[in-house]
Amino acid sequence: MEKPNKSNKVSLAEVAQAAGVSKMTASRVLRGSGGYSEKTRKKVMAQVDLLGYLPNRLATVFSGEKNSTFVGVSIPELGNEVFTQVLEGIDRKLGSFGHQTVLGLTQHTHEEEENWIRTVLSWQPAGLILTGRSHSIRSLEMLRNSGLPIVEIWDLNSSPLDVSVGINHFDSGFEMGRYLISLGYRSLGYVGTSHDTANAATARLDGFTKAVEDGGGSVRRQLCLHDTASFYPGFYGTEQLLSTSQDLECVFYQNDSMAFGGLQFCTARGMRIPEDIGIAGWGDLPIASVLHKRLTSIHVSHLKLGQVAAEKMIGRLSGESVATCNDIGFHLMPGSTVRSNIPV
Amino acid sequence: MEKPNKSNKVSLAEVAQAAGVSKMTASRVLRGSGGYSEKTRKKVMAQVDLLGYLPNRLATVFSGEKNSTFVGVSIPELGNEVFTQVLEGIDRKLGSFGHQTVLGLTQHTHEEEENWIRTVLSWQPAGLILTGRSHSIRSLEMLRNSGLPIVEIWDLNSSPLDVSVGINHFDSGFEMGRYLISLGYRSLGYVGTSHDTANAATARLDGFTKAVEDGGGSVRRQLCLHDTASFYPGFYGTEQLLSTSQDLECVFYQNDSMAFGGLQFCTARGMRIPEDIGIAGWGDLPIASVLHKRLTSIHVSHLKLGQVAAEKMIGRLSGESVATCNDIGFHLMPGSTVRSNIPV
DNA sequence: TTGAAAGCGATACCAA
DNA sequence: TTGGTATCGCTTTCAA
Repeated sequence: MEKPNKSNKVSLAEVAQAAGVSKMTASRVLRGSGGYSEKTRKKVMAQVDLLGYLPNRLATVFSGEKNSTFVGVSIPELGNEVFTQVLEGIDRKLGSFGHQTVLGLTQHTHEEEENWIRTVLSWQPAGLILTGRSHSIRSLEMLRNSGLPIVEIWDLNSSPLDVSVGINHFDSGFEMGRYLISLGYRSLGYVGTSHDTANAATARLDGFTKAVEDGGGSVRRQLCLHDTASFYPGFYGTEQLLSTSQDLECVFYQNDSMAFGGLQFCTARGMRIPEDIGIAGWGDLPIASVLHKRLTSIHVSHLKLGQVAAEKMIGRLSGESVATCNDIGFHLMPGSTVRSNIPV
Repeated sequence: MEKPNKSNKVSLAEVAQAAGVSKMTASRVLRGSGGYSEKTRKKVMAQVDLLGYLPNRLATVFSGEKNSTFVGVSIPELGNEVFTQVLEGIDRKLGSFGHQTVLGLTQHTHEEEENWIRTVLSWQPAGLILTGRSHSIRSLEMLRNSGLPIVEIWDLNSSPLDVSVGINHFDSGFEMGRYLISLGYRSLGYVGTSHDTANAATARLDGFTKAVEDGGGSVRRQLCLHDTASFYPGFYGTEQLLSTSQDLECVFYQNDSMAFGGLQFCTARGMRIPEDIGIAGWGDLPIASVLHKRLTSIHVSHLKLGQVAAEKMIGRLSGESVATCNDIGFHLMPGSTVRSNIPV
C-alpha cells in the first residue's frame, strides 16, 4: 500500500493508488507518453485534479540522468538599463520554450561570478548564459567539466567556451571615435564607470581611443569608481572631467543614460549642445526616444541580443548545430548632439 | 565497489571510494557536521579537489524532504525601472543568505503568473515572492496548498496570503492629489499604462482621483494600452491627452520615467514648466537626480522594498515570527515642476 | 569515529 | 495496456 509521505505534498504514488493503477501507469498518463487506455487516463486525471497533484520535477531530473529546465543567467547589475533589456529578452524567450531563468548578479566581479557558478551548477541546470567573456580560472574549470551548453553574451568572443552572442565592442567604440574625428573633433573626453574585470565598456573605450589617436586626437578619461552606469554618475563624472579639462570639444559616454546625465550637467552650466560641447552616448536606450535633440549614439538591439542568446541555448539543448560566433551588429546613430560638419 | 555513473559527473560515492571511506563519512566531511577525524577530513577533501567534485543539490533536497534554496520571484516586467530596482534589492539580499532567484516575468497577467507558479512550485522552492496582491483562483489554491512562505510585495495587503511588504499605493496617489489641489490645481490629467490586472498603479490613480474630486477638481485619464511604463509612452501619452484636453493645468504620471517623457513633450511644444503646465511623477527614480528642475514626485525606496521583502522571506524560512504587514512608507517630494503656491 | 541499509519521487526497463 | 523492480545521489537512522 502506498503511504502518504512525511511532507504534505501529494506524490505520484498517492495519485496512482487513489486511481487504482500503478505508479508507472500514472506516470505515463501524466507525461502523455501513450500506452494506456482512455478509461485509465480519465481515472488518473480525475485524481490529479481531486488531490491537486503537482509533480516534483526534482525527482524527475534526478531519476532521469537528465538536466533540469533551468538556465542560469548571469548579469552584472540591474541598475544599468542595457542589461535589464538583455535579461528581459533572454527570460521571455527561454520562458516560451519552457525554461526558467535562475538569476545571478555578479556585480562585475569574478569572485561573485565564480560563487554563483558553483552554486547554480549544483542544481543541475540545463545550461548557462553568462555575460562577459572573462572568467576566473576556477570558473573556467567548472564550466568545462560541467559539459553543459554555455552561451557567453555581450562581448563577441571568437573562441568562446561554447557559443558566443554579442557585438564587437571595440569596433563600436572605434567607429564612434572615427566618426567624431571625421567631424573635426580632436580634444575628446570619456566618462564611464570603473570595475574590477576587463569588460565590454573597456573594450569600447580602447577602440574609441585607438580611433581618436589614429586621427591625431586625444582622449581624457574619467572613470567613476564602483558606480552603476546610470544618470547620476554621468552627471557628476562630467563635472569632474570638465573641472580638470576645460578645453574638451566632445565627450563620449559609457551609455546613453550616462550621456543624458552629462547632457543635463552641461545644460545646467549654460553650455550649448553641440555648439559648446558635443555629447555622444552608446546603446540607443529608451530615453533617447524622447529627447528633443537626437542623441548621437551607437544603436544596439539589446532585447534581440538576449533573445538570440536564448535561442542559441535552446538550439544547443535540442542538439542542433549552433554557430559558435553570433554577431548581433550595431550601427552609428548620427544624431544632433555633436556638430554635423567640420568647422571652418 | 562504487562505479562511475553514466553521466560524467563525479559523485559523492566516487569521492568516498577514492578516499577509502564510506559515503556517509564523506558526506559528513562535506557538510562539516562533525563526527570524523582530522585525518579523515583531509583524505576526503584531497579527493574532492582532485576529482573536482561538485555536490548534486537536487539529490540533497530530494533525499531530505527539504526544500531547495530557490526562491521564486515574480515581477511584471523589466522595462519599468521601479521593478528592476525592487528585483535588484531582492536578489542581492537573497544571495547574501545563500538563496537563488528563479525569475518570472508575468507581463501583468494572471495567466502568465499562474503558469509560472505551477512550474516554479514543481522545483520545490523554499518560498515565493510575488509582485502584486491579485492572483487567479487556481494560483491561490496552489499557493495555499504549497504551505510555503509567500511574500507579496508592492501593494500593501492587510490580509495577505502570508506576508506583505510594500506601500499603500492608494494613499500615495491620494497624497499627491491633495497636494496638487492645495496648490490650486483643479483641472488635472493622468498618464499611465493599461493592463489586464488591477494593479498598484490603478490604486494610485484611484487615490489621486478621490483626492482631486474631494477637492472639487477633475481628472482626465490617458491610459496607453499594453506598453511598458517608460519614457516614450509618457511622451506620446501626453500628446494624446493634450490633443483632447487643452485646458489641463497639471498632469500626474504613473512613474518618473513617464513623467520625464511628458516633460520632454511639453518642452518640445514650447510649454513652460510649471507656468504653462505642471508635471508630477511617482517613484523618485534615478533620472530625477539629474534634472535641472526637481521633479515633483513621491519618493519610495524600491531597493529597500526588495531588501525587506527578501529579509522577511529569510525570516520565515528560519522560523522567526514575521510581521504580516510591512509598510515601507513613502513621502512626497515637492519639487519645482508644479507651481509653488495658489495663483492669485 | 565509522559504516550499512533504507528511502526520497520519479522514470527506464523488462515482463506479463 | 499494464505493473514490478532497479535506479539516480544523497541523507537519515541505526548499529558497530
